[in-house]
Amino acid sequence: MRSTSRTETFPAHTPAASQIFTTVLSHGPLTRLEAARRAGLSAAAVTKAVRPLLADGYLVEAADEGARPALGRPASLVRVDGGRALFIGVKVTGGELIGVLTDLCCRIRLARRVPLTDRATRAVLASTAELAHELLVEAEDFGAPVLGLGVAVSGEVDRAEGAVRYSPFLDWRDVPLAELAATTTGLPVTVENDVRALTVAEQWFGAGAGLSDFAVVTVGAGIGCGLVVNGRVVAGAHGVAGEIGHVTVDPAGPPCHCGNRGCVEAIAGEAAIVSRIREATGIPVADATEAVRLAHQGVAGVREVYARAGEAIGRGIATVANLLGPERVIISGEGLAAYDLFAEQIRDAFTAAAFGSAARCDVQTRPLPFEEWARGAAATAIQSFISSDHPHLSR
Amino acid sequence: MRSTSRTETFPAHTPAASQIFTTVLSHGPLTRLEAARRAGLSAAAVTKAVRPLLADGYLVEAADEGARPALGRPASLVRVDGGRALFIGVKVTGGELIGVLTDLCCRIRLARRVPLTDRATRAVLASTAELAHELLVEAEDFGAPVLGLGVAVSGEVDRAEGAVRYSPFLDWRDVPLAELAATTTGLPVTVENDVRALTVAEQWFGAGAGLSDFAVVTVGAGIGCGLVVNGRVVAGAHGVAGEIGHVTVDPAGPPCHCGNRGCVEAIAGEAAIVSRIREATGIPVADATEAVRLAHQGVAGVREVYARAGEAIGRGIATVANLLGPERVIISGEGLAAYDLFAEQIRDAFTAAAFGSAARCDVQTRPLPFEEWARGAAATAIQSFISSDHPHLSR
DNA sequence: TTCTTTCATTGACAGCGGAAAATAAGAGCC
DNA sequence: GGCTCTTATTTTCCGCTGTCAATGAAAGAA
Repeated sequence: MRSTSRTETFPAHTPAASQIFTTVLSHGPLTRLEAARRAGLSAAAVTKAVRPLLADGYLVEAADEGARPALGRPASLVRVDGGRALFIGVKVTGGELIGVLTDLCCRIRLARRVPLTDRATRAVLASTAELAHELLVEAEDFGAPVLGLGVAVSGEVDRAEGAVRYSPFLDWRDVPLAELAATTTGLPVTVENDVRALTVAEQWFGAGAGLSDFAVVTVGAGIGCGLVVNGRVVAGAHGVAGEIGHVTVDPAGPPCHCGNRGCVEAIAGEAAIVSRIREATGIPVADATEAVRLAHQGVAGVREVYARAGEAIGRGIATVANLLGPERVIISGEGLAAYDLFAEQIRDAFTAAAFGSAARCDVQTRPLPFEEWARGAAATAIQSFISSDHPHLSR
Repeated sequence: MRSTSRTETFPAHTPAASQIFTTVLSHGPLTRLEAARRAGLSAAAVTKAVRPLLADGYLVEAADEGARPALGRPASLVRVDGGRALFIGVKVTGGELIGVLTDLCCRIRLARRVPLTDRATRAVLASTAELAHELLVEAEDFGAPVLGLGVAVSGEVDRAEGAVRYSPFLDWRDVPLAELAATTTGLPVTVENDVRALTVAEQWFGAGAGLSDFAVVTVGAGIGCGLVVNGRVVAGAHGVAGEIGHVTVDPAGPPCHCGNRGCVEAIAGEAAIVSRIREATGIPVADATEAVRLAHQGVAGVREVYARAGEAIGRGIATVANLLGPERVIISGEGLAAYDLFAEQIRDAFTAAAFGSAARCDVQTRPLPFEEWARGAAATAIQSFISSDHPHLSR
């Protein structure tokens, strides 16, 4: 038995097999017949695809709990064996790294946060490697190999090349992050834009499961958007996509750091809200938390700032709905802490600006901590693993 | 030899074969090796896919003209035999039907326009059938069978079902147009949204050829948008997509017929421009043609209206670019007659509002007459034919 | 003529996924 | 318990696709 697990590969190279695996991963324990139906294949195909996956332990037979129909042979359930393998996901924010160790089912087993004082590539890389090593050591207790590392970074990311093209937040340009992280951690590395990583997690396990067209809108320091069209995450021709934060909703609006005026982010981003509240009240508000507190205390003028932010977000969502016709829009991000302050305005602005059947789009909120973003990064690593498509291996 | 050609089917049912056919259709005469490269297949696969298509006359060997490399066996070219089959495309506008007879290469052989006085379903259907019959009769001269009819209608269209869900322009709701037209014409019918049909034509033969992410923006009575993401035309979950005309670019802007304010269409649609010029000048401008003339005559206040329209269009395009990151945006539509009046504003507004690498998107104009939209309708019929996927046959 | 180069074709072959038949595993009934 | 009915899963072919490696074909060059 070889000791290195680095070269472990997934025993299902056909599109159909990895699609069946993904279906089972995403839709919990399934009977083979149900999996066949969902994947649009024959039952025989499922049996054949499942066999090697069972043999290698990636899938296991699940206990058949719950009511069974009175008639016929009882179905046997198949599910992914989470304990079979582990993955690490890291989300890089301006101030800290959020790392999670997940199992093959992408369930979070451990979570760690480490502060980040220096945003230079070398420093972030060193911290990431340290965090990954820490999780690798702890992973030994779980008795399963760690098969990949996913890193989620805001900005323009070229996932295929594993490179960060441009991250305004970190002030990085053309950093071959996957390659660098692979050499320092010894793991296969996948790099993806942070919102797209979160979108993958939602597509597999969250409110986007089973949908072929949906959007994830993240509200917080920045305002971002992950799009799924025809079942695929949209990456854009130049690595840019989903920049809902820089959709103009009011040409007479406040200037944005991007150089334009009236972007959603310039009205509803945390920095914008805080500075707008300062202007309106004269109170030296420090951060978003304090801003929310002031709003709840009923300080005059604060609620209006949130109302305007909600309107901007609602318009941005309507724009997405008008252009792409998604089935659902999932609102998430730290900014949801203030959701009660602008829920109504989001909904009203969306309804007013959504055109025709686009208004039938289901807009819902999901509070997701940063650990969920890191989980999304792990999900991209799992994607790379099951598609046996690791552009950047450890050597 | 059977006389009925209605049941003629395409002899390539595999995805690979129809992909190779589409590649040859779209990229002109190709060597087999070149076709293999473009389709991502082996040369052997091309040889095998091409053989039955040659046998049935859909493809032919093309004369090898032009410079050949000095060395090696000269390549033999393959191209689609346009004369092998014919298709009819019809674009329905508020005032007329535009019909074209195209060959299998989707080259327009004949074009006809008939006025439309009544927009009721029955009347439009009768006129469409009449137009189709006229073209069918003329088609006999070409000695090739007519294998399909494509109809392009503005509004929400369910292509798979062949139904018009809602067309505000025609005031139709849930009209099973494909079924109705199939029974009156005896042809397999494909129904598609008009802008998406035009987008298919651009994807195959126009400025979108070879691109996996681009957008077509149509400027005219309405402002529409066809989107191609990951190589596929976006249809949206509810049949709505690409409603750039109802993207809000100025919440303080004029009211739109959709009930909202400041939509692109409410600023840059023909009706909006005309009425805005009337307000500004007091001249009872009748239509867009007259409006353009006034602008060119330098009547005070008219150019400003166009400038504002250009700004709105540029912002709308920037919104598309920010959300989807297309490689190219193609501006077309009757409104291009006025393009010199707002080209600068479109470009400036786009550049100002495009975020990061989204600004690298190539924005270009293509004047395309309505016949080109009808050709797009024919292209959708060809699509249905080669994918052997006719939801609505003649019986 | 013979060699070289490049394009195209052929034939063997592996593997996928489907259809249909066979098998498995209950539950109910006698 | 044995039989039957029903539904889930597996097995057994079987056709088909696309690849590989080898071969053929069609030039120009030596």
